[in-house]
Amino acid sequence: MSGVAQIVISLATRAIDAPFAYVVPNDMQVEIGDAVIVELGAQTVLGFVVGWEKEGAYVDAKSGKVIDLKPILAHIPGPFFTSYSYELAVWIARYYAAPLSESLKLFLPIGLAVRLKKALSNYSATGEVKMPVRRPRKTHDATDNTQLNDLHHKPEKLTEGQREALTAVIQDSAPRNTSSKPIVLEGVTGSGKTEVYLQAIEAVRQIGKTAIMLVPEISLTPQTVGRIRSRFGDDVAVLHSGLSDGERYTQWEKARTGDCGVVIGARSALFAPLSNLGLVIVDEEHDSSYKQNNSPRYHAREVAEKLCELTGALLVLGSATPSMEALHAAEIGAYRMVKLPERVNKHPLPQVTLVDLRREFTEGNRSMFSRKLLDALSQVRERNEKAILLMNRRGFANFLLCRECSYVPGCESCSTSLTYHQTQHHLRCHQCNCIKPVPDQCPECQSPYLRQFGGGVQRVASDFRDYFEDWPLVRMDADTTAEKGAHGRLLEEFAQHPSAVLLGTQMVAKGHDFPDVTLVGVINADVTLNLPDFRAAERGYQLLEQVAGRAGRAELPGEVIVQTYSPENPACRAVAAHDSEILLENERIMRKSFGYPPYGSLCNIVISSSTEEKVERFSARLQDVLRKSDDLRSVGATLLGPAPCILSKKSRQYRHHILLKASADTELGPMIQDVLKELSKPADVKLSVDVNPTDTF
DNA sequence: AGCACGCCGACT
DNA sequence: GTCGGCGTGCTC
Repeated sequence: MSGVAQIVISLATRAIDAPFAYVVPNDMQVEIGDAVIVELGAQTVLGFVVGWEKEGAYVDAKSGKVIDLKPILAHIPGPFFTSYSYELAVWIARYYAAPLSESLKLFLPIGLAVRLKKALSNYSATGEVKMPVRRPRKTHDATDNTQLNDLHHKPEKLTEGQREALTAVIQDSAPRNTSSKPIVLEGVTGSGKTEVYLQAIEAVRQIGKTAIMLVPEISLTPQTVGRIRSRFGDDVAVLHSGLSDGERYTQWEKARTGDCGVVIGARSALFAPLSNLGLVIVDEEHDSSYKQNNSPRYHAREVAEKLCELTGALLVLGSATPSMEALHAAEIGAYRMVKLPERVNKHPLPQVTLVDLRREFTEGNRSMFSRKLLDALSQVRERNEKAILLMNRRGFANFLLCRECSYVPGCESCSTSLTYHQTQHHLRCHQCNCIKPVPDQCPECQSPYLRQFGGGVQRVASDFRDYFEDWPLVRMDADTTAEKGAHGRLLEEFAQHPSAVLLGTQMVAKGHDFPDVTLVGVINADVTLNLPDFRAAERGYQLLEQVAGRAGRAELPGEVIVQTYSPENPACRAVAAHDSEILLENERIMRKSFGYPPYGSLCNIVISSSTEEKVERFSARLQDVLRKSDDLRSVGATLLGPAPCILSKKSRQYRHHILLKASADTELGPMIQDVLKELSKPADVKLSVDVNPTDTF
């Protein structure tokens, strides 16, 4: 195709929010989805072909002037994205107020952006484009951690509930039914949601359509991957963090060429280049890993909904503890609710007991283990079974405090206290990861009495040994799983022991299914429930319910003990009764009164820089232009701040933020995008726009 | 994003 | 005088 191409310039800026026109030289074969090298002002930059300009002279939309177009300098054949990609990229950029080039990059397989950049610098140096083409490997690839034994996992016989749920899904994903509502599949832990997903995917494949299934990153253990592979064989591409760039590219190509019709992976699998999409499943829909923490700060649930709208595919959101967003959408009729209230094996959910730690303390127990939990652990030990212990805080002690002058060792780069790690005997910052030696006396007043406060998972591991000298204990947290593949290895280790304890942070709650776990203990429920964030209670409840669901999944009955200083907390009461309504009742009132989601929309804008003055100066300018925006004014948006963030300094960057609130139906992103487009930003000030934030730290 | 331009206060 | 920081506007 020759003529004039529309090129999205690959620069991470909000100032350029539409494609630019470039002439295609006569001897160049350019297609939509290809990468090109073009001149922009004085720079030579990468771009992507997204469309064609109409015949005739190119006239600038704003000034009405005829513009001399520059030619495309070089061409790198793709295609790097498919038909609906660009439309979805434009939506993401606008909805989340992100640079267009960044949202388009989501559709490139990991590693490709880097190789294109290399091709660009190579072009600048030599005037030639050298783009090594990676040949997709055809044979069984290295993504398979488990051997494919041809004992193929057969579809399981469904319970009546599962069958009903499956029927609901299949009906809605039938051909020509392109206007079906997203389905929320609310199923208690052990209700067999996964089997429903797998059979729904099979049904979709039978009518020649393709499917994407998203799972939280942590769930992509060899166990899960093995199960999926044995079910779908070569028809599935699995995208997980253990893959090298080359392996990931191979999986991507499999999807693009139609060599497979099912893609399973973490949130980025949403952008896999499948054609003829029929079904998108978001498993554990409430999971916080579906929100991307860098630009574009999208939420996979929201993007999945848009993707399904564009392609006519059906969206299924599954969870034992659906997000308030999903529940609210179902309440107002935008989503359809399908419930699986029973476990596959008909066993009741495990009995949950709350232990009041205040009482333990007043009755003289200074240990992290209540008598009740110790007793239950001893019984598990005697019966030669397994237990899971949750302590949702890393390290040994949360912070040190001088008992004479109240000095707390803090991080120099961040506004946080340092956490004591006993294993390496050092202090560590959990924001920037820096390490400091442990002072043997107070640096302020030289007192020798620096006391440790707030126990973490290492402390629990250490105390555990006081009671159970030689019971195998597997510790799983960010520190023990830093290495690639360590997560799966630790789970494997836990599986190997006939009797053992798995202790860890929130990652012990997901991504595995051990039938012989009969006890789940939560060392301190308050850690998650008391964070200074509007979603703390919801998240805390979801975590507790999820970890509770790990107990008694097979024939043996399960027991759950939740230790807390506030047993009256709605999240604790809800878990104890296995009744989310206890929590939701409270949360609805709180969210409504503050205008928080799902009853209002939020946008959190964080301004950061190396000096506080620069942050303050730019924040003030930003506040001013936001105040003056007619769009924001007309929807009655309120503006809070600028004020220092809860985390006011991180990695030597000072951070302030502005919080915008509006009614639930307001899309704040596009309005903010328009404001930011007109506002120039100094290079040394960073701006992060978070539309529908999941937290406001 | 990167770059050019124009405005101001400040200081060898 | 002119240097440099800062805000503004522009790139097909």
